[in-house]
Amino acid sequence: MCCAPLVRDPLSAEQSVDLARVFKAMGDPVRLRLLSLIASHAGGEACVCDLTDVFDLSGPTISHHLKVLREAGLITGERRGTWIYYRVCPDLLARASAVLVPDR
Amino acid sequence: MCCAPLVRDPLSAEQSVDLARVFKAMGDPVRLRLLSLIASHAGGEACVCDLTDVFDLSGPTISHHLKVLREAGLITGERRGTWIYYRVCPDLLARASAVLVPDR
DNA sequence: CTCCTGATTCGATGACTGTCGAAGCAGAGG
DNA sequence: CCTCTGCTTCGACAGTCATCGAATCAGGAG
Repeated sequence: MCCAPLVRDPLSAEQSVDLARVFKAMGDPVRLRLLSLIASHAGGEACVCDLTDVFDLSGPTISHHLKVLREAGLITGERRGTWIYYRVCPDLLARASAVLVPDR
Repeated sequence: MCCAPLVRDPLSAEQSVDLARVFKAMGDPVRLRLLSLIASHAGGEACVCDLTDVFDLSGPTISHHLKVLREAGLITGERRGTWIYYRVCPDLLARASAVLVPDR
C-alpha cells in the first residue's frame, strides 16, 4: 500500500490485493465493532476482557477476530502483566480511507 | 448508514452490520479493481465489455462480482441498447471513507 | 511448585464464496 | 421469424471462513 485514490487511477493488480486484504478484515460486523471499540476506548487501547463481554461469542472466536485484525495490520496487541491490550494503527485506517475519496 | 467516526464512538451492532456489508464487498481484489476501473473510466462509467478484458476471468465471474458490488450499493448499472454501463455511487464511498478517520 | 485466570491455539464442522460451463434473456440486425 | 452478441442466471464444486469446545500457554498469587 498505497496509492492514488480509487477514482483517479485504476488500481493495479498488486495494489488491489493489498488493499482488499484490509477491507476484507473490516468486512465482518464483529471485527468492525471490535475495531471501533478499541479505537474509541479511553486511552486508545482496550483489554481483551473489555471486548469479550460486548458480544455473545466465545472467547476463542473473539481471539480469532482479533488475530485477523492483527494480521491485516489494523491493530497491535501488547501484553502487560496479566492482560493484553490492543490499540489501532491509525495510519493504515487513514490510508484506507484516503483511497476511497478523490483528492482535495 | 451512518454514523460517527469509528474512533469516536463505538459502532452499534446494527451500524456495524451495515458498514461491514460495504467493506466486505470491497474485500476482494477483483471487486476493488472493478470499482476502481469503473470510477476512473472516462465519463465516470464503464461498459462490462471494458471490464472483462482486464481480468483472466470468465464472463460469469465478472458478472457475479458486479452483482455483489451492486447489491452493496456501490455501483449502479444501466442498460443502453446493447451494452450495460456501470457507474459508482460516490456518496456511499465517501461515507465509508468518513467512518474510518476522525472528524476534522 | 501448584493452582487460578486471561488469552491464544488446535481441530472439527457447518455455512458461505469464488470460480466455471451451460443455459437463459434482451436487443440489434437481417 | 431467426440469429448473433453482450450480459446475467443457474448449478456444481472446491476452497475459505466463522464458530465452538477442548487443550494449551503465560503470568500472578498462594
